[in-house]
Amino acid sequence: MKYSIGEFSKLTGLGIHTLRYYEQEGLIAPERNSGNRRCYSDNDLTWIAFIKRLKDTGMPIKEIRHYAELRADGDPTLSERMEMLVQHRQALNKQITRLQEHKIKLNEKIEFYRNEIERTQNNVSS
Amino acid sequence: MKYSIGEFSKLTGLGIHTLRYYEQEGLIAPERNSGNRRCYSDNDLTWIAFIKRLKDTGMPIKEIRHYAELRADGDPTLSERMEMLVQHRQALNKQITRLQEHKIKLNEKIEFYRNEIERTQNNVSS
DNA sequence: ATACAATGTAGAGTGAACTCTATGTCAAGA
DNA sequence: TCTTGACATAGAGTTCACTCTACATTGTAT
Repeated sequence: MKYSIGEFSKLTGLGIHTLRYYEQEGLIAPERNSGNRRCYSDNDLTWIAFIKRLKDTGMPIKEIRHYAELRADGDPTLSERMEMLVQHRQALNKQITRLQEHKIKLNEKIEFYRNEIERTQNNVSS
Repeated sequence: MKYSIGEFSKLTGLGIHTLRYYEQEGLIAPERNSGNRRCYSDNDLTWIAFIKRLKDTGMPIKEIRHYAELRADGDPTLSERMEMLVQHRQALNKQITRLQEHKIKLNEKIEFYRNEIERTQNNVSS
């Protein structure tokens, strides 16, 4: 299937301005039809899904562009791309670990608040 | 103990510009000494540590400011602050879940690459 | 007393990632 | 034919979170 930018925007949830911006930044290169209109494919759809994943895990646009450039060069860049993803996985693992530590501390803080609130309420009623 | 902004910057790892910026944004309000110099306390130190935690888990500065304002109002705002933290914990849990999903997908992708690389290498040598 | 390093304020500049505006083109329906 | 709506480009504007600059003042070492 082929999609206009409007359709593709709805499918991806990305806003047509953002899609054009991503194209300008070299993240995606949709084909054009006779009238120079962007013509997105199902392949573009899965690619955008992966871009969103990379973004959501904190990869900056410049780095995603680099990945996109390698991708456009096909098989010869397979191992370099894998290397990028392995590096990124490591960063992601660190990020998850850090958030889990934060979660523990936040739970402690909330427990502390629970006790404080009880204490102040006791003071009021005594 | 009391710290000058330079000392405090080293203790927190935050840069004196950033510390002044945080003050301007209402995140922290250090005392001033006779000569109008900022005079950070150990209390400020633990507070900055908590701010860093909130930031690192994605809370925007505006929201941290709100928390700081409540904090400055003392005990009457305890439950409201706890409510904020409970909300934030929920967001954090979602974030962790999301990242773990991303991690799984990334692992799959890396596995896919491993196979692709092996395939292309076989093609070359055959 | 003097030099100089640290600090103060006010405001400008930066980089990332959008988001919007102005203006023009083009295909399809009334 | 005319109008309307989706699309095109180029470039400006926005938001966030710093980060830096210019210039004045203060604390400290010699």
